[in-house]
Amino acid sequence: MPSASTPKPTPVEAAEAVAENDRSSSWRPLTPGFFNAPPEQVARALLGKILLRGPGQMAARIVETEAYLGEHDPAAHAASGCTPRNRVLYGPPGHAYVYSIYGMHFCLNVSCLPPGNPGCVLFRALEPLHGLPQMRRNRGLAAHASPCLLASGPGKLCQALGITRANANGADMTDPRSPLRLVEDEFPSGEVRISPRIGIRKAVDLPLRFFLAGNPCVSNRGR
DNA sequence: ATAAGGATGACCT
DNA sequence: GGTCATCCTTATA
Repeated sequence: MPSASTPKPTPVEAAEAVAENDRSSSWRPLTPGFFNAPPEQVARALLGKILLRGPGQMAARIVETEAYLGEHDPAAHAASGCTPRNRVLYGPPGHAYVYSIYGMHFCLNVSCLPPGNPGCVLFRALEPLHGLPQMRRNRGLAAHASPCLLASGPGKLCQALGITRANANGADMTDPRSPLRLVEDEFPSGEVRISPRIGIRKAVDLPLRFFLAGNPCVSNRGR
């Protein structure tokens, strides 16, 4: 623990300290109770939190999310009930739901609400904090590529963190031993802005996208 | 603006 | 079994 006279580390320094000292257990994981709530509430609360990807200890701040409300949300994968693809949405809250889209990308979600209630939150953009060289390699980008090119989109962030359906679907994101974890951060989230969701064709008017205003890593130039 | 790309589920036979 | 429309995108021009 830092002494009282030590300045509070920046989030980047904190993330690096975790990675280098493997003191990740000192990061307070988000609890299952955090996710046992309506998706729009969880989506808003996830902004500013940190996603840890191990092994390799990549870390990134959540800057953009979307809520999907379950079977009564026409734009949700659960709109037509439980299928082999979306069944983790029907399990306990706080678990990763990964699906493939457009044949070449994956998207990462986290389940919300109690078992049987398939709400979820889609991760749309991250601000990379640690492990940028590995993210660049995963994305096939040059060593000097801007950090905000790495994870500013739902497909990009999965590629940057090496997330696939095979290696991450169903992972418990509240378990400290999970390769995909969500942890608290005291860093102030800044102003939250809300808009309709992106890339959907149904329920296009619902204000269920949440992002940090002015953050350069938000997708689509923060439209 | 739009092409690429493949998994998925709905809906047949 | 099979076929087909759909899809919460990205990288090009």
